[in-house]
Amino acid sequence: MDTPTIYDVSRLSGVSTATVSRAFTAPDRVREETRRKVLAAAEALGYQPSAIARAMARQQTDKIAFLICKKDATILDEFYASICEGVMRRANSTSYQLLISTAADWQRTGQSKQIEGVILAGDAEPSLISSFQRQGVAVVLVNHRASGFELPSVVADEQNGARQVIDHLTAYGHRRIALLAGRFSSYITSVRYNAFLTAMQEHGISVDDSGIVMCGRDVESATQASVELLRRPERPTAVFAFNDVLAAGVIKAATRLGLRVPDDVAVVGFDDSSSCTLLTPELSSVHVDCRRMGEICLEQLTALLSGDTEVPRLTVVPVSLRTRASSIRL
Amino acid sequence: MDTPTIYDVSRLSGVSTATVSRAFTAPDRVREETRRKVLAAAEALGYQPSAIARAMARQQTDKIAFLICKKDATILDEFYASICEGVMRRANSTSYQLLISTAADWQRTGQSKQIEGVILAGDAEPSLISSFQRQGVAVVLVNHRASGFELPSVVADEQNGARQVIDHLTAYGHRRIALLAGRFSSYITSVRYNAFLTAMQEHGISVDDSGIVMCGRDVESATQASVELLRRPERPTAVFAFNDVLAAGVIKAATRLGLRVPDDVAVVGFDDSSSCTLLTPELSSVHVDCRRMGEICLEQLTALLSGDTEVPRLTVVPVSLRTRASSIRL
DNA sequence: GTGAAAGCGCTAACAA
DNA sequence: TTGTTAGCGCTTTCAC
Repeated sequence: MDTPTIYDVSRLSGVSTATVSRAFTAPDRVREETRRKVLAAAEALGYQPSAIARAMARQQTDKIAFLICKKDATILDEFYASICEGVMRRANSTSYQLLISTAADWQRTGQSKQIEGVILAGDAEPSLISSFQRQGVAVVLVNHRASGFELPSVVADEQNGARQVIDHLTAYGHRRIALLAGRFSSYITSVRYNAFLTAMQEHGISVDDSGIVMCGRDVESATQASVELLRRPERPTAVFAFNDVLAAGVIKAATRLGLRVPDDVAVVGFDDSSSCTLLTPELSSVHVDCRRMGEICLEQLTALLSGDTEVPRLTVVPVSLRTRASSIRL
Repeated sequence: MDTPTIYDVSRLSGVSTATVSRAFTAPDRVREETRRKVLAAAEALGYQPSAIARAMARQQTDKIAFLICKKDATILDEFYASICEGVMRRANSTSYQLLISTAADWQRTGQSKQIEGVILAGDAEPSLISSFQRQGVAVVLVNHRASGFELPSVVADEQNGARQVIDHLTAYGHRRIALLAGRFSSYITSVRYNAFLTAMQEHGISVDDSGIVMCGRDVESATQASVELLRRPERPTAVFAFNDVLAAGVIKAATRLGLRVPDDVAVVGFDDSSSCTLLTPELSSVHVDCRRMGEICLEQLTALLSGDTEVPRLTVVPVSLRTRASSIRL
């Protein structure tokens, strides 16, 4: 037999379809007894309201999207996967359906997949943002800030993370601290960079350019750059890397050169990815609660969608340094 | 102004809504000239067919889901994230909308999110599978096999992977090869376990139970188990770990005991996750093309949905050992 | 090749 | 509190 409709329930329970509808969507507007009758009939029939018909009648889709805005081959790296997980978790306890994709794919094929809200992760193009806004789609940004737009951003407290690292390293007597930087999303790249400079300044350590090395975003590139860095006559006693992958490169370079970590050179990463505890020695890193960030995004998006005007323009999620063997001399 | 509907296009182009509809869904059933007129009008209006109204009229949702069936806190680990990526990639070039969730969340809240097909990743409960089948939802399994069901499974060639590893190790003269095993999904656990045994047999190496060690699925557990293993009087010269995380534990244990990898003990992992090249020494591992597996899943699901009856019951995706420093003596 | 019209299953005024 | 009814925007027979 076909799947039962609201008419079947109406007939079986002896009330109108409107009442059946109310029994499901506004239970308190139906007399207790009637509602029970309806629910019993629905149960007996195995009836489930059709999401599509509902969307049709209400003129809304109940759909939101999480779009990853980056160009790599790997779109779901650990960082974005964790944010995504947070979003999914929270989405599951709402009535919204979550679509996940990349910005590129969306623009290519996302037509006609009407959504009411979108979370843009990473380097969202202004044109993309405004195209959503033009369509009346609510937008929340994560790991990014867009000047000139009135919309909520969720970011990690990178400044504080860098400060904690430099505090930690200087406490162990390090003064010659190098930064190994790579090109990631424009936001992360500039913010982490500046956070490092600021933290160094706060400790009155001058950062001559030689203390900052740029490399690609893969280990191999980081390793090569680190080999050069660690070969310099004025070798840094500590290296702060932009993320854990680059930090792993520093450790590899040190090993290759016969230097010991942390005795000859201390290493600290960023993100506290799962690889930190796989490495030997274990890698100190700034823990970022990506899952939480994703959850916050979804909360703010639903707030926006329910007409809440009190949604904060910027949410900064705290971070905390996890110190491990790579930077602790016993 | 409101978003334009098919009526607006109909009016502007001077044809009926039926023709507008055909111009979009069955272009070849409309005269060339008429179609151009319609498309021009649509373009001018910025018209996009409403997916909801279409779903309503056609009585189908065009929605499919990717459900992760595992109990961990982390649902999107690198392995599943890669499969997921493959699925997403392919889904984006279809008209299907992809919902991603966990089996648990789905069962809790998945009501009324009607879907036409589902990809079940990992340990899918038989009851879940049959509940989908009862609803007429097409099912494809990945990294799992369900006896008693008539549905496509996509898995990696674990047997061959294990064989390649043992071939490789024996070629370097190893005979005392231990297995470090952990409890993962039931399918993976049993298949990898048996694949190891078979491969050892093929080389005429007897596997006394002492050569097989079980541990948890985290590094720390693997490290502890490995320390014990490597302390044994008859220390293995090589360890084959169930996955890369456990393999990292072996390396950590070796370092802790002052053993050199690969000189004192060779290590090989499974999955070829991104951490392999972060480790020192780099980890040899069996490369599994998860992305491809995801793509295949989606292809088979769409084939199923389009009524194709030629969908293979089982697809085995080839794997290949990536040898790196952890198992190569120079 | 094209048009008229009847739905698809539900919601939301408006009435009662 | 409950029922009547008119859509929501599109597809799809069935005529022409």
